[in-house]
Amino acid sequence: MAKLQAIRGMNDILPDQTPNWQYVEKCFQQAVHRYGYREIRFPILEQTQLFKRSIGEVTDIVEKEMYSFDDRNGDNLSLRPEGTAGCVRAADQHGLLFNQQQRLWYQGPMFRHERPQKGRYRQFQQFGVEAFGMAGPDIDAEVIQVSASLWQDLGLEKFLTLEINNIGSAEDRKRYAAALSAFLTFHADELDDDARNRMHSNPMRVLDSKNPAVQAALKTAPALIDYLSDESIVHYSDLKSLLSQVGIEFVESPRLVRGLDYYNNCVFEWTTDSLGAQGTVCGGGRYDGLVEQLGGKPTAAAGFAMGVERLVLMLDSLGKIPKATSQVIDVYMVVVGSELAGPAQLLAKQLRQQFPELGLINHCGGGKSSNQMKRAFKSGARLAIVLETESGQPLETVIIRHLNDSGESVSVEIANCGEKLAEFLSISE
RNA sequence: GUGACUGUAGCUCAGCUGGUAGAGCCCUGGACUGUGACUCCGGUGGUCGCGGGUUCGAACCCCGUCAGUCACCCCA
Repeated sequence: MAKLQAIRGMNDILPDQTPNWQYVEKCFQQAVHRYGYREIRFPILEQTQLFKRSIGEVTDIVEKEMYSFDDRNGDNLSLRPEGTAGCVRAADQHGLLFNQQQRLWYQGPMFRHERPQKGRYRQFQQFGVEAFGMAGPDIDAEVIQVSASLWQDLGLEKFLTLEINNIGSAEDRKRYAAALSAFLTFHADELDDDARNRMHSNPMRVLDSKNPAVQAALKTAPALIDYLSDESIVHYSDLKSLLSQVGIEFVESPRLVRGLDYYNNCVFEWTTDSLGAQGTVCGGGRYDGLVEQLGGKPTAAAGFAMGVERLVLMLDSLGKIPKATSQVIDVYMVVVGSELAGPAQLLAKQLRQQFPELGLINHCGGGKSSNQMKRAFKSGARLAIVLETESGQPLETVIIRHLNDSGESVSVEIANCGEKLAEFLSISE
């Protein structure tokens, strides 16, 4: 029978890697905490309809990347491909949005059926923040600052570029899309298949094309900026001013168009060139229409999401993960002779109760003392406690040995073991 | 979904134009040792991703399939 293996694009994260993840998670939680954001948790499964109505029917995510299926009741469900839709649904369902301001964050796995490659997986982890009930550019600036402050903590600020753009209101874009669509239709013979397919369904996505021929054809295309409302323009320039005042550098990318339909006005991405083709580490913007679109009251909103795999990858390749992040064990207990198993476990239990923070491995499986010592060194523990007696004699003393170059060791009575341990490790009860 | 490259012991890889598999590391037993590291001796471990085909014979050739990597695409 063939060996079972993980589903394509869904990775196992092994003990060697988890400390890196814990480090990033800790930094993120500190960053959002500094800005007063509170955690929200919501399901991985939702009605498929939720994602269709929020992300958009004609987006790639909904059209060909969702894990959707009928459950036993015949309801059509989907694994969440992103977090914002579920967050809005949960917050609105429980009355967190009406006439209120909310600063929320979440973290968890998302699912998209794409071809895996570096920095892109079918199950991937996102951190996100969502701010509700604040319509001004100040909250846009704050949300961007949350991310910027995390880059600073992680030491990534020099490797990331902030790109921003103003994609206008839904009405602005509707008028623009009509004009662009007309232009593209007129120049259809200069476009590739991909662009031709989109010129009616989602013409703005054509602007993103990396095909030089398509980009050449777009040279004389109508520009979104000429279709923006005054309100939108003022909001955007106020945001730029705020960013400048807090010292956040940015570049304006007129071609930055997000792939999810719910965005409006200011959108942004943090990108890097140290990750290969998947250069976007974090993306977000305003989505003032989404709450209403999902059946709630009109609610201003802004947020972002970042890909944890990409962050870990980046930190790893840049050597930015502190060595001390992996949690090391403090003590390894060497037990010579099976008759000492009982006394060893009792002593270990007492020490763990006495020092709740202590990490102690009790050797299991027997074996010669020299082999057990080998394991003690390999475990990374700072101290070894050696339990050994003349055969038949009761255990009265143990040896505590430093597992460093000094190799210094002392013999202590069992009753004093904890005291000596605390002294050597400089810990308290 | 498209394309290119890759798939041999737990890990990193060798294996000449086809003749039924090797190294280093790891692990493990022993010797030595000031209860680990160095050195020496021994050992476990692979139906060569999987399935077909060509051949007297395939890890090596052909087809298919699965998986990995990278790019397109897409986005976090």
